[in-house]
Amino acid sequence: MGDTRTELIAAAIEVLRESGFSAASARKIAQRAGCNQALVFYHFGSVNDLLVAALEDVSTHRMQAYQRLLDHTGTLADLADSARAVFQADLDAGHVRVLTEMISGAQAVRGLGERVAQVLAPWRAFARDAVRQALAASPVGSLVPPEEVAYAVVAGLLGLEMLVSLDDDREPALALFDRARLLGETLDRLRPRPA
Amino acid sequence: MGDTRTELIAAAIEVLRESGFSAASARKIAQRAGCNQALVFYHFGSVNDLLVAALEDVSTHRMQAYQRLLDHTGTLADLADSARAVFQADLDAGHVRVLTEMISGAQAVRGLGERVAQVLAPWRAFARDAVRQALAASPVGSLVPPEEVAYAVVAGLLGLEMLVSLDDDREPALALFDRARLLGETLDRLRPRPA
DNA sequence: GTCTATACTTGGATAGAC
DNA sequence: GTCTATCCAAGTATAGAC
Repeated sequence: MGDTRTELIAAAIEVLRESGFSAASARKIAQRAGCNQALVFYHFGSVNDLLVAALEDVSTHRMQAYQRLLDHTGTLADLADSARAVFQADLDAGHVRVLTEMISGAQAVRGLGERVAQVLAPWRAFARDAVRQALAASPVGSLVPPEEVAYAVVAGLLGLEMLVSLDDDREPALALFDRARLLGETLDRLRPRPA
Repeated sequence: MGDTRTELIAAAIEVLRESGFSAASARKIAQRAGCNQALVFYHFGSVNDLLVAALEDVSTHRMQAYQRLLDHTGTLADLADSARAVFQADLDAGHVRVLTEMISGAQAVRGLGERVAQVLAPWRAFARDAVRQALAASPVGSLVPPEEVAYAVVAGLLGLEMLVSLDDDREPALALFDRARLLGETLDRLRPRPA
């Protein structure tokens, strides 16, 4: 199917998800992609450059998925349901894990942290706008700054991913989404029709 | 001062904090501890065993600090203040970072995840009891299960640590603690004297 | 573009002197 | 307990054939 470049990115995502940053070597990624180790350096220059490219790829595609989610949900309860579904999909595909591995792995390599932060930057704005939109129709919407909530949401997703991967048990995390749905229902009932 | 074993553990904590799991080699840790690389294997058997010992050391000491915190705070507002102070101390000393690095690093090594999970297990119980105690006097205390809140709190701390280390900016995280304090004040005011 | 071969580096781990 | 010396495995990166 895809060319070697594309398959290397896909393989890098898989290795990051399954074995983490410290195991994401050129040899292991190339083996997964079914090609030679030297091609990593031909196409991307270095292993870290490939890993950043993989992160950017995941980030772009997931942002689109989240945007579609936001466009099709009205109530907070709907939003909680959709968020739960997307979170499950991310766990299955390892999208969030790619991010957590890159964040912690970036500590070891000079300059890598800045590049990861650059990938994460658009998510700040996206999450802020999403929270603002979601809380606009809520009675508590004017009480909390969207930036703060967005920061907490991103941090929460990262932390949940870490705990889930450690225990290999996503039930406690999913229970929190169910709890959020109940809370959303309550808030929706307080103002069923936005002005 | 301390014997070599103790200094190796201290050095392992420093390296994990500053450079992450993938850079925590026997050579680098021993150099930091001012001793020979072979002593890592003499005292601990393997590098991973040393890293687990370092994590256990941090876990034990921090649990004591958190317990003292809990014993000396009555209102939710007090609790938020204390939590903020402890979180700052943890950031400075890199205690939470040791945990996040071990969680993500454990993905690469068979069996390591289980050992990290064992260290984290007592924190589950501790956080659950702490949340139960803190919410006992609150009007919303009976509405949310302590286990769920505790899970969210632990995940939130992990996520905040990751974002803070990535951006090297703890202000957004500290702002969340200030927000929690305001919320705590409100809840405290609803029931100033517990029954 | 893709491969083989290789130079170079780093790391885990052990043996054995002291 | 601590050191030196060493073996072996794995990784990054490059040169050069095809």
